[in-house]
Amino acid sequence: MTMSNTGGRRKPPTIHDVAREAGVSRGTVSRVLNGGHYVSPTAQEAVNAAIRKTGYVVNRHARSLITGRSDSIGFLLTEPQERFFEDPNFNVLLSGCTKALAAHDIPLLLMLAGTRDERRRITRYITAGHVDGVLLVSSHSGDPVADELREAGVPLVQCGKPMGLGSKVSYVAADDRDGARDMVRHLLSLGRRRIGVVSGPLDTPGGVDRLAGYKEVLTEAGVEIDERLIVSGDYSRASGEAGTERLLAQAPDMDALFVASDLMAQGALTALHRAGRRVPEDVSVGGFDDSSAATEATPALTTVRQPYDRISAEMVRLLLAQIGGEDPAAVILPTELVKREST
Amino acid sequence: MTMSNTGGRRKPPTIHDVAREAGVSRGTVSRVLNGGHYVSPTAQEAVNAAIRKTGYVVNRHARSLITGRSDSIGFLLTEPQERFFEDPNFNVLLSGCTKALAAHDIPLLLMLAGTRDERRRITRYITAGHVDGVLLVSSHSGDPVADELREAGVPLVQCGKPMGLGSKVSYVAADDRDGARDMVRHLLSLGRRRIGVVSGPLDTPGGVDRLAGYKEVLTEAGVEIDERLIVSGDYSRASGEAGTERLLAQAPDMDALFVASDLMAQGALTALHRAGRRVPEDVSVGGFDDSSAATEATPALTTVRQPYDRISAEMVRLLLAQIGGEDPAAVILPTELVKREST
DNA sequence: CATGCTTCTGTGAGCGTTCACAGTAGAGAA
DNA sequence: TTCTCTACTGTGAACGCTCACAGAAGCATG
Repeated sequence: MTMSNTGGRRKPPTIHDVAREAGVSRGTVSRVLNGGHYVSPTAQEAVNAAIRKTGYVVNRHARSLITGRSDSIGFLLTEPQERFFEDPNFNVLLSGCTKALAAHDIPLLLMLAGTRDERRRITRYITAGHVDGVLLVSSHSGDPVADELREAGVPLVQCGKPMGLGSKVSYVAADDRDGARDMVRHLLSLGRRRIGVVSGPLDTPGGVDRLAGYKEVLTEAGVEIDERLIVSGDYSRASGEAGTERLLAQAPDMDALFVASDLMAQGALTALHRAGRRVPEDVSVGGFDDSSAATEATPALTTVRQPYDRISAEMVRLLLAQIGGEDPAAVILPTELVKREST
Repeated sequence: MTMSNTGGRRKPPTIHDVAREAGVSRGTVSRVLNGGHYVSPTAQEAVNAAIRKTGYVVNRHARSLITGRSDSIGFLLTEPQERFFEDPNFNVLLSGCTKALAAHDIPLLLMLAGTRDERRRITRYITAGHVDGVLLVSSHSGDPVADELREAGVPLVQCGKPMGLGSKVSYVAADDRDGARDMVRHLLSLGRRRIGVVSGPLDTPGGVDRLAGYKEVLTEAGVEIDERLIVSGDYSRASGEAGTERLLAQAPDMDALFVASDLMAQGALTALHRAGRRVPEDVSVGGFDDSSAATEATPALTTVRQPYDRISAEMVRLLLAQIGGEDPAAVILPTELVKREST
């Protein structure tokens, strides 16, 4: 990347130009820019007018050089990228975080670290201080990138409960266990008793908690827990399809199915359809997430809504707080049962 | 955002530290960093060793301050965000651009400009020089943001052919017309003659070109063009469903259907299924894009693949060239017919 | 009148780079 | 020898901002 571009942008006004225009000093303009304390109303007014007139916008590089912060944050995905492509939730999360940050005038840098090399490069980039903090999406058990960043003292907020239960980890998650409980109670209320489950990966807290909620409600209701009704997948559509086939083979009398993600539920629907089971007449199906996959499925999926808009907002709030010096914190948000055609 | 964070990152080494370590001057280190011309092999070696030893990473803010460029680029989406959520192609494009830029060590800033306010804020941000260039995704007819940026002399590359055919516009697009031709020829080769089409929006070049390809092939083949077999949608799933219903009402003898996007084709499948038409036995269905929607559909969609990986790579190449002072250019990439179960 | 306090303002220094320039050393040509 | 040319290296200035500090002005208190 060499300089010069055909369009010929002319150089923008500096804080000096604004100061001259307003008849004050650089320092005063800077104070107005950063909160405006200890500035007389007169000066305040003059500076604002000058800013409008000159079209001044602060040079963030110059600011960052002296403050030592970049006023930008990274959105880091350490999953293999296929998941990113497939799962509609990422979009919602990503866009939610982008907008929440935009409200603070903080740009979001997208960082995809699927391969080993990319991970190294990005870790280096982050620890070099090129971003002030990181929003991390990773359902991995023990994510080495996360550990490395934490060790380097980089403010970090994770989406979803992380595995290693270190208390110094900030994260935001939906109440997986409670959501699962709601869903299974709902299935029970429909008179179903042979309820199968395709859980998430059991090396992630999310996967574990949803399965725990399932077992808990069945036990409470006095329904026997049958291991033949339990399989686990990896949240992908394909694994939902395969898992459901296994369940149908192991427990042909299954009359309901709780699938731990909408994407897997889509796969489940395909498998049930192929096996000639009608949904919801023969088998009631419940998903998890309330992603766009839920409404696109036929029949539309009853599911557990994760409040992604609130999750992204909380992630940003927590991260900014942490950058501001506060201690890491965890936030668990309530889920909501959304009833549609599949139950 | 105030300073200080609990973790306490210690301040990173500067170019000065490296220079001292290597026993050379700042200037020499800088030269090594930027290409290494006019540096003796001895010094080169010493500097590289010092960089490794100190773990030095260049401070991009200081560099940007003096060079005037930010070494970062913006990925701008001016569509309403629902499209972003729904369309799997965006993910592929976004991730492709991110990786192509990563190869040049250039971070990507995600910018979502759905609302009027966001558009203003982002335009301001960009024209202030906080990014060196913009990758724009917008199928809008005449995008006001694009015009404004171009006027301000901001290097810009658009995805998809823009409407106003100004020659100073850089863009990368798939060969829509040719892709459509391939698909319709394929349908004809199956013996189908009553071929319906759900086109894209006709105020976009992409929509127009795909329809043109359709008409062209039919005319060549001596098949009469029946206006009752032509409707248009907006690339959304819902519009595909509605359009297909209209076609079925207007032309019940339709035996094939060319849908201008996979997402709309999913909707078409739903409508056909509801009408009791079997796919592909009664009606052959062809889509466009080869997005993940194509393989997820049942039956899997025959479609026209847009080479999204190459598109994103070309967009980045063109943008960097433009930043380097070259003139805007257009690139049209070939499509490929992918045959699956729906035809 | 001096003193202190509060509110406000201007000034110089410096953040970590790159860039232009000056300068050195060595090789080859006149 | 002396000059020129090439290959390389060091140095000061500047980029645009924030921060610490010094100082001014106004007002109350001793």
